Amino acid sequence: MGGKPRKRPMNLFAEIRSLIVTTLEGMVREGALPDGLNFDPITAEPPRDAAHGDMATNAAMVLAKPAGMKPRDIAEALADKLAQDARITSAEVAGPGFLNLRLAPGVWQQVAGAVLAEGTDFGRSSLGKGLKVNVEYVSANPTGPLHVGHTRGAVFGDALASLLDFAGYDATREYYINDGGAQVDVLARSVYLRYLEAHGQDVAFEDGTYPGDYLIPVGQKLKDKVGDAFVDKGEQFWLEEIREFATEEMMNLIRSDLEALGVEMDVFYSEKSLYGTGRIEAALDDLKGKGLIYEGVLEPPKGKKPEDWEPREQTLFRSTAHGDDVDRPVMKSDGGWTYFAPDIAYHYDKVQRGFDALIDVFGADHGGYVKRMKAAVSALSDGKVPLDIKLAQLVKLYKNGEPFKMSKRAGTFVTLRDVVDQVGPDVTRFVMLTRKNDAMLDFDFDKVMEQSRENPVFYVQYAHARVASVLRKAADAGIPADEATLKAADLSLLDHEAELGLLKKLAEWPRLVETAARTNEPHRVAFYLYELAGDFHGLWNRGNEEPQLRFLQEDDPATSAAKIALARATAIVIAAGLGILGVTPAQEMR
RNA sequence: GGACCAUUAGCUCAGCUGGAUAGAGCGCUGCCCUCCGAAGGCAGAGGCCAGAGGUUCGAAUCCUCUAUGGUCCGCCA
Repeated sequence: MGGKPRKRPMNLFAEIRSLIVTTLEGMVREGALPDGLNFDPITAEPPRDAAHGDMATNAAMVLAKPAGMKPRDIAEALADKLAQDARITSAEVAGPGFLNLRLAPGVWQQVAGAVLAEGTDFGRSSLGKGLKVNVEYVSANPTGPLHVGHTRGAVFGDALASLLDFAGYDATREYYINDGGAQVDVLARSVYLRYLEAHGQDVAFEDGTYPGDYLIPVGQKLKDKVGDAFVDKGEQFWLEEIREFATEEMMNLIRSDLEALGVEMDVFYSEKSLYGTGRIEAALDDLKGKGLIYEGVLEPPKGKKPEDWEPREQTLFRSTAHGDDVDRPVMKSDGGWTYFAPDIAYHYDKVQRGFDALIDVFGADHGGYVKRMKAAVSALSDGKVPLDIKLAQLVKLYKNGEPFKMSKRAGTFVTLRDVVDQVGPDVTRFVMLTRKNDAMLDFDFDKVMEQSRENPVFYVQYAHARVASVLRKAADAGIPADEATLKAADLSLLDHEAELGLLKKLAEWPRLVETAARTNEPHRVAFYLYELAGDFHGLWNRGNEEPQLRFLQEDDPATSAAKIALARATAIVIAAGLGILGVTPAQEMR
């Protein structure tokens, strides 16, 4: 990467936009436009309808009002100047004041060259340069294996972190271990039962224990470790030790689940490490210093009142001062912390670690938690560190079109491992990203394995594999198609409208990366890849009817080199996109 | 009672933080494989963007209200 003469990332839309702005600044100097205009809202984007041109700008319409001029007048003046640039072949005013630009074919052809030169780094952005962002995801309780619900959050968070990295941010992947609450006591007691079982005792799993089989080996392992030291002993003798032992075992289980999915965390942050170390107190002191902690009584929730409601004075965080609907308790009536308190301390710690932005990925059932968490971070960072919370909606499982019921009680609850074992990590990851995070997702075990256009995973993989096939065929036919040949190819031979169409799609990649990163929406990458694959397959298919569009032109090595370069560039962008999603590109389909 | 999310073609969903005639896949209709790249391809029909107001040059997109569905609501994490 470094050391090459052209290190500026190639983003055509950004280039043309800056050309437009520069031109407008020139017009201001000449007096054609008044001083003090704000150029920020100006865009350069692909028009919805390709018939309108290659790029459209709203400059004239955005500036008309502040400049006190007619949009068409501005547009026409701007059009004349832009048309003088070598990259622009035509600039036409349309409709209320749109300016439609057509770019010289050479501009598009050069995109393939840029992709070949930069490889899968093509499209990397400096959007997040110098900014540290923390992405917290999964953060499942260490009480059992991960299930499908966690899977979506895991894939989403991981892809988001990769996307942000690609967009120039320094992203940290973090897992918050809830090892400080009552649920790990429940875990410890459950493991104790399995331990007794390993010693040959009959045990009963009552309500409030975890009956899952996955604890059987943990009980056995505990027996191997401590022998019969804890048998027939009271809780006070073993609870703490087993809690620690069991939590570690569960985290190993979770880590291996994540590994099966290809997820690797940078940081595992323990909730327990916040207790008894003064860190919760420090965080609350910070809030206290800002006058946001007080003793008070909350109103009962209306409509649905708990049976045993009674007014109670508690220590409260004035979250309403930062956008929440009601103030939230940080201390229970028995003097212990609520769950919210260590969470505040944890986020305080993230702020202290110097992150410029925080992202939390929660399950949809934590939706009610969003406002108070944002309020806390806003208060702790004096509004300086934005916290974006992404909710991963439910996953509905299907088998052959039939809903697949999942119930913990009936023992039919589906784990991450079940899914990955059945369809593989690549399919799991891609499918989980074929929907916005806040929409429900249908996951059909059969459909995701189908080999058809209907299945985006297959369709995208197939495009990549087809390029690999072209390269293999070229070798068979004795057509040179090594990297050096492709890089030296005369790309001006790619002058067919279908080829230019594919080039234009490739040119959108850098822009898409920035949009997706700005909105924290990795699913956009998946949809883009599907469209890109569609354009590629479309060009391929046209080769059936129009042989001159085929990538291999037996008796014309120069043309072949250009066309193969285009195919190769497509594969590179697909590989880069799949890389963000954490999916391995396929070399061939089976 | 309240909060958050969703509502776009018959179905499943995109829609690039406000742009032009709202897109894709499936399904439907009609064409296209003796051969050259059909695990398919081409073309077509199909829409009051849940509804009503508002903001402005311009709204599926922003604001308000309403309807429907989902998630959640003080000592559970």
